[in-house]
Amino acid sequence: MGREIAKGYEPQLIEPHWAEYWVREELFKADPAAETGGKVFSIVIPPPNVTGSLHIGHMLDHTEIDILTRWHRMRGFNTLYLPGTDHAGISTQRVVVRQLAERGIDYQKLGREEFIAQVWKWREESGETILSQMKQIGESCDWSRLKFTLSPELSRVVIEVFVRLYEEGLIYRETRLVNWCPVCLTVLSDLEVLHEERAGSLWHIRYPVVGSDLSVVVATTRPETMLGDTAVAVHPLDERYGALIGKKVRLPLMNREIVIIGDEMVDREFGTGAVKITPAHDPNDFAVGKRHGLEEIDVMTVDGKINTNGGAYAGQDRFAARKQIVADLDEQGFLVKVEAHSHAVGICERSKTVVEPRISTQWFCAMKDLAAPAIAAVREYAPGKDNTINIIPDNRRTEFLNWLDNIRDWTISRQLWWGHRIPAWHCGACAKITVARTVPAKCLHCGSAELTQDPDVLDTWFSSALWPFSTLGWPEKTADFARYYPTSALITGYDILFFWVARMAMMGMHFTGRVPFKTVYLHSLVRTGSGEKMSKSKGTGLDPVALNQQYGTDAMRFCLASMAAPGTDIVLSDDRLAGARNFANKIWNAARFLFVNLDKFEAGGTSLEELAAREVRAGAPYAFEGSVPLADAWLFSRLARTIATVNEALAEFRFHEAASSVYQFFWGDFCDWYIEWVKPELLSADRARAVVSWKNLFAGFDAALRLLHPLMPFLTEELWHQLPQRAGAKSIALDAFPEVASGWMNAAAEREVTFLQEVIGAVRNIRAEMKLDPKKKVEADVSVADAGLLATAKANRDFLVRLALLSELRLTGEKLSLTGGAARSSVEFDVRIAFAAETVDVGAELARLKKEIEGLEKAIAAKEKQLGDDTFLSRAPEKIVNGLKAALEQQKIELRKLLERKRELEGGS
RNA sequence: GGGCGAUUAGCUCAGCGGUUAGAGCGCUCGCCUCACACGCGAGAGGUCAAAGGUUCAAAUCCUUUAUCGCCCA
Repeated sequence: MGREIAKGYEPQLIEPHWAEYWVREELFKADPAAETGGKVFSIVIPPPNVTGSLHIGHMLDHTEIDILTRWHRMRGFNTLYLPGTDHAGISTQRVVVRQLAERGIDYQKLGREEFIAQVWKWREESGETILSQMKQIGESCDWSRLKFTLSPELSRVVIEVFVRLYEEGLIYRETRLVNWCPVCLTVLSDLEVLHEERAGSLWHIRYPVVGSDLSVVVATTRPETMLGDTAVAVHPLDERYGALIGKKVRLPLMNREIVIIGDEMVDREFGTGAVKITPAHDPNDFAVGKRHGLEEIDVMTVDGKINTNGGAYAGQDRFAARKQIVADLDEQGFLVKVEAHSHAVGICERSKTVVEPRISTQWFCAMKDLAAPAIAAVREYAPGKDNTINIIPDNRRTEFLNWLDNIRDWTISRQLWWGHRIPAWHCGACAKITVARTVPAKCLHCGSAELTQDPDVLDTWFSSALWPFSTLGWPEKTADFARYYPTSALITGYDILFFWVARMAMMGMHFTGRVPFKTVYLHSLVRTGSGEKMSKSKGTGLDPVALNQQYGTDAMRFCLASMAAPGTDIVLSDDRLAGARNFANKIWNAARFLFVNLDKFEAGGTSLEELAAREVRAGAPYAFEGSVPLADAWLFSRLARTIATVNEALAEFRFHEAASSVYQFFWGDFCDWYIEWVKPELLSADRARAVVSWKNLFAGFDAALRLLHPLMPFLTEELWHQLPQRAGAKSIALDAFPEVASGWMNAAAEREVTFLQEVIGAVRNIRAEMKLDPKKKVEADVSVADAGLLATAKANRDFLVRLALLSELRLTGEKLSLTGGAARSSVEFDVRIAFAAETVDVGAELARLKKEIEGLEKAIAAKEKQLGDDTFLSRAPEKIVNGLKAALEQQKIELRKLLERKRELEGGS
């Protein structure tokens, strides 16, 4: 009694309850000891920034992960979805530095320890944001296994790995030219430098040759670096300059003599063919300098100002200095000309400032040996082949391999405080380095106790690279590691293929000998309407939490899933979201229909348990008087098809296909046809007939809910609980995913129903075209040539009458005169609705007929041509030829009917 | 400079050798039909960017071009 639910679906009213319930009941806690016949599904989250908040990209990523996780769990896999966060070195440090600065505090003065304490404090305050958001949107994580990259537990793994790599000679410390960010005040790896094409200038500067009145003109895009020039280089075979090699030029502004050298790296075609050499500030020049033993003069401070080596320009910012230097050169007559020149500029990924090449001593990780097994794992992938990695979509595979084939050593140290401090100690006595797992008492080399720990921390991606095994307890031999490693899949955006995926593959292979994941699915990025990557800083980001509030989390999930075709970026729009929200509402209202009518039916003395207990649902489809009603047979056949499609689609990460398939089933088949069809049966006077109908309806609805659950967890959980469940059953998420029962597939039923739908469609079409009063019932004559289909029509007369809104239906196997009314024909049937001649718009009818005839004639001509072609007949597969022949026959029948109809109309007008 | 991807209905996108090319939204017409107007019913709308080629057969494969986007140097 009183089962009626609200008229519209209001997600805000039910989501918080279930979100909280799922966490409280620990429903998704994994048990490595649980036996599931070898079926294991494990996935680790791409750890979001601990101090961040959920953005639309996470929403997509987490939706896909959660769909797969719930789907596997429901199919009886031992399932783990492991959550966690990343300490995000540079960005977190930047945020806290800025916050302190706003309070007038200089973090440098605060000191390392106090600063780190401040960051932890900040983490306490905002570090839970993203986790609580993940709980809010109902991600089916095992929260008892929550991990954090900078926790003591995971830090130990980082140290272990660092020490091992150092001992293996794969980590080393060296002085070289690196990418330096003058704003973040740290070195960056190559990957963290973005390249941007920018309009700049090419300045041509005259360097006078010492002891002659000749001069050499060099061209540069960064004139300020001339302060550190230690040579001018020309190509040794360049006739213009050959004689000058070995001579000296006087460096303008600095008044320093530097040598002219010959080096084959110089491009004779570029600029003037002579280049200034600044070994301390340019990668190519650095190499030239090493070859020629040139002095390296560093003219810049860490924060991008000219230092004391820059003479009069000391203290000026690099860009101010550039202007000043150009002006001075011009004034002193050294500036020959300025050309517009566009060139690639390195930009810091975080601060967006121009990166400076800088000579610096850093820690590096040698990559060649680490890369080899990862390359092999991806290159040798074949379905079912052990210890290989499948990358989807596979065009990313090539990208992955290209990058790894050309990999360069990784700068792993960072001049930050927030991160894993490098476990290396410098000896004050012998200056050598001691690397150790715990704080060493004395120098490994000279025994001195005068040790200071290296001030640098590790690149954040270093710890992320260990994530799939560090989170499972490695290097201990834990039950989790044994059960859940390698993980089943990694789902992440293609933008971190190199940063993260490649490095995990390398570290995983190196330390465990196993791939860290069997499949990598790289999803799309969510873009704005104008095609840009969404970004909070540009104000183009969408806040998923706000959108979830507005449309419902299920709608958001469904929307993202339905747009997530592999390899295509997603452009999210309000329209699209509204569509998904409408779908949720549709499901809600289908349920509402069930419960409203059930109230009425239960009043007759039948209980819900009799109609929809679990055991009852499991027994569908039910027969009435010995046979399953056509509507039910058809529904379960459609359901079976949908289940198969969803399973196949999800197995291949084709989320959009799974989504559209359930959408079509639920809205198109279940609501538009099935519910409409069985409405009268549900309250039929024949109680036994009604009971059968109810049982099948509930069974179909229940299966649909379970089918929908991975996509729309909240709504389905809510409605599932309104059906009778086994005592103690806690969640639809722990129920079984629907499986196709034997006998569900029923091609005959589908063919028959398609026929009935077409008849109804034909009548409805006439009604609409004739602009009939939608409530007015009409008489219809229907002729069906095929005896079987005629029988189907007769058996389902009530259905036809009701959905086509007929006052009378005359069914015949005889040919039908189509005169004196409006008619529609298909291969199987003709339908005629009688009208007074003047009500029929003959002109419109003829126009419609003509158009259809033209299309048909074209199709028939094309087929006849093909079937008349001997080469086609001999080469095309039999199946195609037969299909074509059958289709041709049908189209010929259709055409004949249309032509007859046309003649009649023309004759009658 | 090297590589990759996109170009299909007004919009956003599926389809990626085989019978008259699909969806959602938007649009047009008609309906508040007792689950749903976040709805129901019926429609209109596309020479699948251009040119060439392979094939019995091309939106789908290949080549070139154009436009747009991404990645790497």
